[in-house]
Amino acid sequence: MKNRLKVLRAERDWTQADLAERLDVSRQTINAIEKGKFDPSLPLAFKAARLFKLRIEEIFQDDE
Amino acid sequence: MKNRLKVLRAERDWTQADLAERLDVSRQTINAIEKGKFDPSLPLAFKAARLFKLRIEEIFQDDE
DNA sequence: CCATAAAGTAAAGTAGACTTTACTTAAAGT
DNA sequence: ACTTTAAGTAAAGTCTACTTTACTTTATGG
Repeated sequence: MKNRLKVLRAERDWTQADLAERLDVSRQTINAIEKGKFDPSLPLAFKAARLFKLRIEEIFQDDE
Repeated sequence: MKNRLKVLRAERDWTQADLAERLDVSRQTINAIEKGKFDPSLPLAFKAARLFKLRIEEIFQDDE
């Protein structure tokens, strides 16, 4: 699973900690997701989509 | 988290077991998701979206 | 150089997604 | 009534998402 979080953060000049706070998760969780260590839960994916006003598919891409 | 799996199944005349097989999960998992016992993982949501040729948001709705 | 902020990483723990086995209930046909 | 199929449910186990704490690495600016 790929994702565009790093770019979306960069566009807004947000740190991982900033994004973590807005999504109400730990900074390590953002880091792990950005690094592809694990996939976010569906509720977290929805939260990110709401935050960025994008569709889930525009943030996360299933690579298969 | 609500979802339209039951309706999408009905439109295709699929049982929970049919859908489970197509999504490569157990029948109990489909049952639990339909009944709202837990949310699917993001990869499973993507799989369902691919199967039904719909967007994730058209199948699963975050209720908040 | 040195300080500071951001990112990376790791271990240990908790919660939730999912499995298998197995039993129960509901609906439908014969 | 009896059988069969689908749906519902529950317990115990595994795996993964996520937390907290804490330490290391990588910029960047002074």
